[in-house]
Amino acid sequence: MKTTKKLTIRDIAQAAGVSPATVSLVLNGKGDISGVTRKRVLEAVARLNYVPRSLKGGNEGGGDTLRFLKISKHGHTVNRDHSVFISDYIDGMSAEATRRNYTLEVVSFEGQPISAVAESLAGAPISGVIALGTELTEDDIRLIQGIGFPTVFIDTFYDVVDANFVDMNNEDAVYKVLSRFRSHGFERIGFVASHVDTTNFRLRQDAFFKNMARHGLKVRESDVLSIESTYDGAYDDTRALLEGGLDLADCYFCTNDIIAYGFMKALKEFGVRVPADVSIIGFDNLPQSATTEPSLTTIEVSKRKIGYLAVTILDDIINAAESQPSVKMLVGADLVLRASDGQDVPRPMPLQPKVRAARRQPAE
Amino acid sequence: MKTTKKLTIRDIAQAAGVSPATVSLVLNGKGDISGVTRKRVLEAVARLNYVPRSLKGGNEGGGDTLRFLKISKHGHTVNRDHSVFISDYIDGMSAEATRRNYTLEVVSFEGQPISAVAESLAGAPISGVIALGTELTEDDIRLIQGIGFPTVFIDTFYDVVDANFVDMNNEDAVYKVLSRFRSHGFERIGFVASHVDTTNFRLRQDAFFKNMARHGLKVRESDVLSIESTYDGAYDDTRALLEGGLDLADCYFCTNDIIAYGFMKALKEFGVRVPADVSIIGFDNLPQSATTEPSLTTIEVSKRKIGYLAVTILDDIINAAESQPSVKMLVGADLVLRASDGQDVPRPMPLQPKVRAARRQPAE
DNA sequence: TCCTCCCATGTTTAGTAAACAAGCGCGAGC
DNA sequence: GCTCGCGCTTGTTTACTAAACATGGGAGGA
Repeated sequence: MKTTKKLTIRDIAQAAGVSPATVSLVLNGKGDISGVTRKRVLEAVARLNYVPRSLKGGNEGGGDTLRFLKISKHGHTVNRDHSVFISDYIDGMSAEATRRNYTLEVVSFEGQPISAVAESLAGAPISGVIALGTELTEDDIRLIQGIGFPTVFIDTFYDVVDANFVDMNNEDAVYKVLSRFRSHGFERIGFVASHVDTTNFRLRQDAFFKNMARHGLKVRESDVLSIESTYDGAYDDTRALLEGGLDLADCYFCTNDIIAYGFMKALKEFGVRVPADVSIIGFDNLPQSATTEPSLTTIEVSKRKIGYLAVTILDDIINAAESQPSVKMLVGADLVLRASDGQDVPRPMPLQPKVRAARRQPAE
Repeated sequence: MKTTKKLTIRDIAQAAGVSPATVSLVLNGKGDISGVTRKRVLEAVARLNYVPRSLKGGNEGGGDTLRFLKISKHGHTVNRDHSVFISDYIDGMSAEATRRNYTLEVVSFEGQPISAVAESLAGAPISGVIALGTELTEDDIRLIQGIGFPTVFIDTFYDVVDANFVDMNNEDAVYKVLSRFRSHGFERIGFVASHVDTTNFRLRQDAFFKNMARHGLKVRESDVLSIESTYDGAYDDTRALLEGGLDLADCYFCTNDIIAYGFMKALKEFGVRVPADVSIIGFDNLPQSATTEPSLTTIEVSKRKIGYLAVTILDDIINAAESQPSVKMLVGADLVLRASDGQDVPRPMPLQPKVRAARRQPAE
């Protein structure tokens, strides 16, 4: 994507709806800029493919650029429903990149072939790449890796591919979910998978089977559902299953929150009470999970931590004198207890009911 | 001075020509507020006698108020010519007060009896007092001290009065001046005193005689002049002396810069060249000293340091469990070498010719 | 071709708009 | 007459920007 004239900070400012000063501060990781505003600026930078003037020769130490490739091949998972955790990834990366004197630029690819992504990297004035691997295959990863830049992939994981990954620990997460269900005494534990095939979804499903065996539990084939991974799609598919006479399990682990939302809505409409009749746990802890009826118990993995670790690993690779062995890192999960799995945990009433959105992020 | 209606931060903001947010930040010692702006706000606070709402009951630990009494009994020395170092005192106090979680309020008294000053203190919701003692007598100090608040006096010094003082070290200063003159080989060293009687002026004169004796030099009675301490007054008085056939000494130490400015102007008009015919050194290092013709060699005592130490001592007194013995502190002087005393000292060219005015003051 | 000047681009500081919090005063209801 | 609730006023805080400043590049002139 080329522009006919040279872009300046003022163009980015206009595109992002902020001042040139704000753009400068965001690009340099300075000032008190909210996450919302910083995201807007970085999105504009990516959209317009702005390249700062200061990219002249690799200068020692600080001031280098890392490029985050936000790759949405088909949009079945990387879409507006997930923009929240894209933002969280960027927050984690941005903060750590700034701390290490990198500029983080964000480039989005939607519906484009991976060859176009690879092409965009050739000769780019950057030091390293962090790629969102949610919808990437092994071949995609090898192609991007092959360009030659130090690269880290996040939100995906291939243990036989010679590349660097930072992902959530699906194993740990699923184990926690099943343990929770077991603590309720449930025997028939169901799994709601996604039609869409992503590595994490597959890892999650594999982990489900593995850990059910670990808990000494059999999985009924009919208890493993596969539905569309958009809200409407999940709702529609669940209704169809219910109308077709689905024999409900005691509880279901949904492979992500969006699916859980659609799933619960269809259940409720069918007269199935959550969690009285069937217990539900999701994955991702989207903000909406706190406000669904009932509120959703869900797995949270800190995407800021993933972003932070991605930059950390990438920086090490960039600064390494010689070729480094691949690094694969998994970040542990937390189970956020709410209402949908059955047993409310009393939470202390917060002293300040309202908290200002987008608080200043800690400097370190 | 009373107002008919309750003052708010918005009134102070209007008076100071800033926003209410700025006033709030200044009063709470927060934000990046330039020295210039902070002074404007504090002067408006003093002028309008604004009392913050939050003065309700002495709260433990931080958030107490210190009151700076800017007392100008007759204005012969505490006047607009000296507003610069009043600001410096306030800067030093303000910075340290903020660091120790005090609010520093400034109250001006011009031409009012000390009884009015004392009266204003009775029952005031403050923790301690710092008083500008330039024009105060011993009795004045005993009266203010007698109100009962922990009190520190600055810019004056009485060694037999049971009170706390932070002043410049006149002895040290005068010794440095005389040493400088002696390094030029001068034998007849004159002193230009002020008609006005302040403690520091008297201390300076006493130090002059004492240190002349210390250097083994006699003082000719005719070499000690006494003139008005305003610019015009010093000029007029000096002209009168010259027209009356003054036998000039080799050099003169002027008791303050204003006097030095008027003195030099009259000398120049009379055809006496400074420093070729007579060498001059002043006291105070007012900003104008750098731009007079010739630029004035002068004594500088850090008034920020005095302000800082005043708050430090006052805080110690406030927090002391029992009555403390009086503290008297003298701050050393520096001689700022310029042209008026004869021997130019080459100064290195600054790397940055222009510096933004009122840079952010260091946090610590 | 080189040098100087001007303009454009990026940076930084300090001040504020606006959102928010807290407190006070007034009015209504019991 | 007292208490409670609501609305308004006052003070606070955050994050964004105006404007001053710095730097670099380009154009024009010598």
